[in-house]
Amino acid sequence: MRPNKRDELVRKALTVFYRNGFHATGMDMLVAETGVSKTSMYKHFRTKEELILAVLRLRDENFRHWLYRRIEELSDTPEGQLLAMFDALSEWFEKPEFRGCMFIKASAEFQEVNHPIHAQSAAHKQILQDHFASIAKAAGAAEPVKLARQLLLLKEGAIVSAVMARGGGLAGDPAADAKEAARGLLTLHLPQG
Amino acid sequence: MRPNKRDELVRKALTVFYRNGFHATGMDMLVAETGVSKTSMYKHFRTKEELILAVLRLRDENFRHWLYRRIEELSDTPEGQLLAMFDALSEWFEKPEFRGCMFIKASAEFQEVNHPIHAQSAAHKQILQDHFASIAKAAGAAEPVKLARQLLLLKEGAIVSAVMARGGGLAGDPAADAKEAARGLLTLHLPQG
DNA sequence: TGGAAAGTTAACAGATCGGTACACCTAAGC
DNA sequence: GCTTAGGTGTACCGATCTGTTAACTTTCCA
Repeated sequence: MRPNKRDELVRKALTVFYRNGFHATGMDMLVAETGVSKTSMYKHFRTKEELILAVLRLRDENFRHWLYRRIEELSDTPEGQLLAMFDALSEWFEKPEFRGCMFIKASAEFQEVNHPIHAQSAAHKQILQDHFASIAKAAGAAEPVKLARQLLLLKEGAIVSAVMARGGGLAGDPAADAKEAARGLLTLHLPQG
Repeated sequence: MRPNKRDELVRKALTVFYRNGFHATGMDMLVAETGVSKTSMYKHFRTKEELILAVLRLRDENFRHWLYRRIEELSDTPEGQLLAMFDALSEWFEKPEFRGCMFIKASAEFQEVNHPIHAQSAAHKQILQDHFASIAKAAGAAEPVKLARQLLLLKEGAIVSAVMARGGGLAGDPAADAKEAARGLLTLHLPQG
């Protein structure tokens, strides 16, 4: 039961769950895709739920670190970084494997408020919101937390709209629209206008 | 096979799917909740997918007509109606049975772009966007379609955030935050400032 | 070299999945 | 009154669901 074996299982399970959904993905499919035996799988994870929670923890790390790094690469001012988030999102939306936000989907499939999967999804959003708030504060926003919440609304809306627009079912460029809206909000929130 | 019997089945199935999710709800559960026999259920709907599509059609009608009526009740100016949308959303979020947007959840559970359920969910959003655009045009917006898309982003973001915030997992009042952001966007888009 | 730890295959459990076969019942038309 | 068509309940289909049991092989380290 090497720990890196477990990590590898989590990594592969992530791609299958992301592509296929949680309820629609059976343990048999995961076993087939990872090449591991069913018994070994259940040695590493006592239940499917435990596996999903491990997948979400990994996704939280991966996604946040990718986003944080990317917006720092794209701009070195706090204000610019808040806008660069939408450029990073745009890059994500254009990847062929893009299938929306894993946490939105997880909270949609596990709706009970007290369910660990639902709670963990909400925690991810809260961490992002806090991060945006700290950047907004550095940018000199009068109400950094409020600005962060509004930017998070635009981000979530852009992700959902990008999913709908993926096959041409919804018109518009969600990332670009969100960025323009964010620019408007920034001019209203930042002292230098 | 009376037609109103079918409507009643769709109505009841809607509440069960909305509360429980699509994959997680089996036909056996629907049969038990509606009181009808399984054979009758399959006389009315050839497959589960056909039932889900009928449910989404009903949801589209119900939701859009509720939202359109409510924002007209709350304001009689186009600009006021665009803002009133977020008051209507706030009322929705506070209902105990609120479980997020059925179309976001449907598109999350049926991700293939060409899947009828996914396509129908995207179509719902497109219809809403067109409606907002016509109101934005009546309000005198310079770019009504762009404003409509941005307001839709805020609406979708608010819904997703409201789901996450339901159990206290995410701080903030998504409807109020979205309304304030929308007010900001309106001042930037409308000629009278 | 011995032995525990970890991994393997394979079969299986009990429940539930979407969907169907078939006998039964009831109500309308002759 | 009899037939017939349509709705109904029951019981079932094969497949799949999450999870387990038991016996066997590999690996690694003392």
